[in-house]
Amino acid sequence: MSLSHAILTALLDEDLTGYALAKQFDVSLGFFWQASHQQIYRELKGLHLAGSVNVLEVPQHGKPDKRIYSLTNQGRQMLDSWITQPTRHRGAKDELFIKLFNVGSVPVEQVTEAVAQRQAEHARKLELYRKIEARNYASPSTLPDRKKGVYLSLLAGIRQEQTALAWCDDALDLLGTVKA
Amino acid sequence: MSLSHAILTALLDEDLTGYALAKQFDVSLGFFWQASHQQIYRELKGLHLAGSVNVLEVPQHGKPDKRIYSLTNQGRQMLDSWITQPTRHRGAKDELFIKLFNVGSVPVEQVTEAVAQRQAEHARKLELYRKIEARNYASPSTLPDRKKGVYLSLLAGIRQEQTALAWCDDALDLLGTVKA
DNA sequence: TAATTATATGCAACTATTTGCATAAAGATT
DNA sequence: AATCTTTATGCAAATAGTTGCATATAATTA
Repeated sequence: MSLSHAILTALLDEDLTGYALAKQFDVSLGFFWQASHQQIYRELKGLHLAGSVNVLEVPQHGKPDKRIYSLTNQGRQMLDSWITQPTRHRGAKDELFIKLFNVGSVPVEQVTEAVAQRQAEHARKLELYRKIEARNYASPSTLPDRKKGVYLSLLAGIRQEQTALAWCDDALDLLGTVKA
Repeated sequence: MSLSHAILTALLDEDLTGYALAKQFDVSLGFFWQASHQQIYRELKGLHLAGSVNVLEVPQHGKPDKRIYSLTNQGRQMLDSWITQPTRHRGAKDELFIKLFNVGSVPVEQVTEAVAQRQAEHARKLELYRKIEARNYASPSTLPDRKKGVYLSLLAGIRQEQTALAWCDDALDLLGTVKA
């Protein structure tokens, strides 16, 4: 959909290699937009061809040469005009809900098990987000403008996980009343 | 990922045409798993070839013949074994968060506008879910087992929208403190 | 009466995403 | 000494999803 804009956004604050970008996507940005390194390398090639990013090749011994990407003015303009476009989003595709629609037709323990596993995932994620919050956003009222959006994203993540966790509790309760 | 299982699940309670399936996906199931009619027709063809569904052709005058699909035993077994497999889910891809990461580098009004629009969407969805809740799930404690999973999905939807709405309020507040 | 919506199916082309593989060395751990 | 993780890049194939088009009639709404 718009991996290119996600990449350009990540390059706003620092120049990065494809590898480093992939790591960024595994944390922060990637909480809301995941991408594999294969996708990122492919996209970077396209962005370079289109003149939205510059490359600085840094020779290395043994490993492949490092390719450090940076935003060009054109890339910056691309973000500026994209920001005014309608905001697209694809709802999550989540097999858990399809499984829930099967309750009453399949053994309920299997669905219960799936919800319990999801609950553990949410708990793990919430803990991670909380750690990031404590480390970087202890006093949100004094945040510089440049950080406010990132903080709001984190806040959205935290609340989503809290809501999901509470729902898992209630779901497990109700699933407990289903006859096997 | 698993459109096939979503389709088989929709066929658990009633036999449906591709067209009717597409409509189901626009409501209920589709709140958590959206699919276009083109995708559904393509998938149904595959499921039929694989023997997971039967087709009953009903000739019509003028319109193309109706093709009513129903689950086969094999299709049922497919669901039974799928339910024990790990639950996969792809996180939402949402440009709104990428836009938030741009705050401080692009005009903030554009991001504020995007959040406000999202807020309206969430409000609309919540209202819709609430209507369905009032119509079909007024007393969740007396629900038959077969409906409990569907109800839990709806409950998840309602809470997600509530959380998102509240977050939009706070986001608009904080974005209001950003210098243009 | 004209236009729109609902019914009903589907192909073709394109874009996006995932999965599996491949290379190659440095550094850390067991 | 052997194994595992990290760094660093990328191709190829398969699967999934979107967009544009095409057909054809009945019923509803303006």
